[in-house]
Amino acid sequence: MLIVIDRHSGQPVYRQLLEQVRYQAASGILAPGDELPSTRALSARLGLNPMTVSKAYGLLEREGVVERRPGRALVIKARAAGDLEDERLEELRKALAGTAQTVRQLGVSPEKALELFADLLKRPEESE
Amino acid sequence: MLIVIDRHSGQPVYRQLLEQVRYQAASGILAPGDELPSTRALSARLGLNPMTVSKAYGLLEREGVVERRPGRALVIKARAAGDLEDERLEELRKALAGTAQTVRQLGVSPEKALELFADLLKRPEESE
DNA sequence: CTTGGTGTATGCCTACACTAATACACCATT
DNA sequence: AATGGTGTATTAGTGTAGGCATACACCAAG
Repeated sequence: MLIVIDRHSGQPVYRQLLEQVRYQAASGILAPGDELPSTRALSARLGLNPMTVSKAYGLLEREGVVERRPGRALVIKARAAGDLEDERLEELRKALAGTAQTVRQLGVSPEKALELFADLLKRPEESE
Repeated sequence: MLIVIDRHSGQPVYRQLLEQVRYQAASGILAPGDELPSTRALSARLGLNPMTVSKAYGLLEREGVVERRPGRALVIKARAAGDLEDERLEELRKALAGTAQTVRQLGVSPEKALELFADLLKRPEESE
């Protein structure tokens, strides 16, 4: 499992970890049933405290991305197709609602905003 | 001028102020030439420190929303149509780029994201 | 030039988020 | 039950952003 932590990105470490695992699970890089490294193993590899990893893992479990098996490593949760779709869309909705408000506050026309958004969605390089 | 500050919203006060003035200027509620209350007057009315108001005013000036007249009150800046458009769009672009990244991380299809976004832009009630 | 207004630079204080150290509870395996 | 693994509750340390008090520089009007 490839995880890259950038301590100077301004983003909290636990969130970087969370997002990378979530993305990899969503995109299929991590398949259902795949095991995640233990908190200690991963924290050692990344030079972090186990608690920081645990925080990310705990949130991933709450999101339903991962399944807890007491005494054993976490695994990517198997799920009926579209099972998580609802939660994903809900999270997406929150993000978009905030952005929509920004659009209004800036006094930008919805059309222009949509156009720009469509544009950005096409260009993956636009990451931070 | 109607400004409402919610200290429990989690949003910084100076930012609430900034956004409300910016929105009112963009939407025409505040017309070019309209004067803003002095930092002391507004801070007294809202129960804030003048510095907090000044912070918002300073940012508004940098954005070009407002014009400074030394010794006198700030005024909403007159401008050629679309004069501020560039900076606005730049700010919008930043917001949208972040959201676009979220879309990718969630593994949601661009089409669905756009659809949802268009939906949210139509409903003003979706504010906080 | 004095007065009463303007905005704000500087520095401090507080609250909060993030990270980490420690210590604990749990489980699988032997 | 002993052991070596798991995750994490609790607590403490650290950095930073937001807000405020103070004090200053400036200007218009008298």
